[in-house]
Amino acid sequence: MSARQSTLLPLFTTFNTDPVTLARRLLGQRLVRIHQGVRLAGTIVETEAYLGEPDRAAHTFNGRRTKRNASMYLPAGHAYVYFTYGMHHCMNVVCGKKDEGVAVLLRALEPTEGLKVMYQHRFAAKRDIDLCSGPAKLTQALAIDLTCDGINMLTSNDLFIEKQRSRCLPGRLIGRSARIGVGYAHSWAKKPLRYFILGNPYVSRAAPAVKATAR
DNA sequence: CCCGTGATTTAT
DNA sequence: TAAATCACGGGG
Repeated sequence: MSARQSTLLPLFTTFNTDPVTLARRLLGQRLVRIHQGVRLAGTIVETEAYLGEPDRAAHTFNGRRTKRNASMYLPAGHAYVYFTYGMHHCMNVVCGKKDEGVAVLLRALEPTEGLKVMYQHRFAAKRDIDLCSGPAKLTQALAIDLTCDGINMLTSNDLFIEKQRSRCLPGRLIGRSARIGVGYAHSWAKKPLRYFILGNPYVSRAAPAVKATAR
């Protein structure tokens, strides 16, 4: 067994679940990017669940299939990276069943490895909390772009998730709120599908939040 | 508050 | 074909 496998989130089954479960399960785990031989990594502290066909805010709403969102229909454990606002990349972890079109958006990391290189990637960052405290900040810090779209994180040596804990964080440590930036999504805009580690200073922003109940 | 920036989506 | 939109970030 390789060193990588020993700390990898164990199996396909870890990701082969619904996006709400995965959004909570990913909190406290580590996203790792190997870029030009340098290991860039951080603890996942904020996520959002996107629920696919019925979810007005999801790129796969109403079963929409485009060149951009194609990888959101791949099997669980793949990366869905997209480009938006003419300059930003965002990264999702695909989950659910193949062709279901559900995923978890990674919104913030607490940076743990390669901070010096992250500062080089993040021109505007002054402090550590500026490095990865937003979905497009973390992709910029970790050099995640369209070349990462469709990567299978279960087998990749360049982009993967490492297990830091075997169990989900307890519900009393998880906050939840409405998702950010989806005000157009009618009734789906208000659903509490954003999850974050309560009190963690690296989340993208404070928001009216309620404590997530234990599951 | 406003704007950059360009691919995607929607309207005509 | 044209117009509007956008799972954002930075600056005032």
